[in-house]
Amino acid sequence: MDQAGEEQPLRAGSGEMSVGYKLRLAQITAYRGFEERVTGYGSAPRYLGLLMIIDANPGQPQSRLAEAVAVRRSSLVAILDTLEREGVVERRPSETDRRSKAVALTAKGRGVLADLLEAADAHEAALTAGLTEEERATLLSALDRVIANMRAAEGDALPPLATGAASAGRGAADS
Amino acid sequence: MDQAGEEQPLRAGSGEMSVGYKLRLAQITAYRGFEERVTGYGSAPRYLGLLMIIDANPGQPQSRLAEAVAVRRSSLVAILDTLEREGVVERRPSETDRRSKAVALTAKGRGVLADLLEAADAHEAALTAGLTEEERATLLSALDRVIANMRAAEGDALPPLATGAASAGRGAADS
DNA sequence: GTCGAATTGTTCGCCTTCGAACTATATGGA
DNA sequence: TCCATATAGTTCGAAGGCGAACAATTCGAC
Repeated sequence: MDQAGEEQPLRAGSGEMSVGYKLRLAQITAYRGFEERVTGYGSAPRYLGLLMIIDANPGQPQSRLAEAVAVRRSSLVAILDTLEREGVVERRPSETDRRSKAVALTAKGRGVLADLLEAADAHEAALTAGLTEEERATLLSALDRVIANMRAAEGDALPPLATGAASAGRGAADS
Repeated sequence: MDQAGEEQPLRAGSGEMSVGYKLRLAQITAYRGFEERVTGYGSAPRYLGLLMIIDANPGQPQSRLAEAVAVRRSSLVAILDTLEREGVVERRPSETDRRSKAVALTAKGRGVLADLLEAADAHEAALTAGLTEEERATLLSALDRVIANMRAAEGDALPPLATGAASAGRGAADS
């Protein structure tokens, strides 16, 4: 097997076949790869997903943005502080609810986002190199399903066994 | 599209179709879901992947373990400190290299791992609910490809690191 | 109307990770 | 042999996310 001078990666045991396991490794390596690839844009690359959502849904309150990117409300405060300081995002008081603030991209923010999306395209190609178009499509829809499953179970208590989850896939099932 | 007052999740724009984007959301929600599901095992659930690797490859030095779980060497120190304090893992001096330590599971650690793998099975079912067996297989192999792609590109394109090394980087092309 | 409950953004303390040092050991060439 | 260099584990400070609070505001039941 392995005894010569090799640099072979370690294997996990039986559980290596699990989606949860590979999901974690893939995300960590992919995220790092993107941040290494893109430099010179401040902290925007790290929060590209957030910028995309803000761009597509301007004027949303912070709590909805936080939920959309799977980050806690409290965490989003510092993130928006930074992005605002960098001139990418702006917070304005909501006109209908004096508690909330309407978040939107600045003009500079839209430019930064355009650049980042371009870089993300290149990264995406590197990520999915070697996959057929069909495999890539299945990967995307399967990830959608996983996200929907977890979102559906989010509030629920702790049923030790996953029930049928028949109701799960609302919202983002197919294209 | 949507403008009535419902609670529909926010959409991202064009970039929503990217693997990198969905990968992140899926991993965050899945990871949280598992930690919510399993309680009473200390910090072991969070490091299940590490425990699996240690179990499958006993006696490895920390640096290889760190690479295997995509965590920095320095981060692994505190992790192993905790797991050792909880009696799940043990560090022993390597017999061949006095710099390194051989990491292995304790008897208790093997028991904990068995329990966690069972819980992970249930979580896996919840994660992949609604996927056909074929879709799940494609998801797994596609994630493998993504991991391999990122590992292959890891060393490349980063000049400001090791000087004359020239050793790393090569060799993770196929799988 | 009024008052309790829910929601929004925020602050604070804790924990985790990272990157840059540092020490001890190993390795390979002059 | 000697010494430059690489590697293993560790420490330390910085950065970021989380959960628990909290004031301001809105909503809802009465």
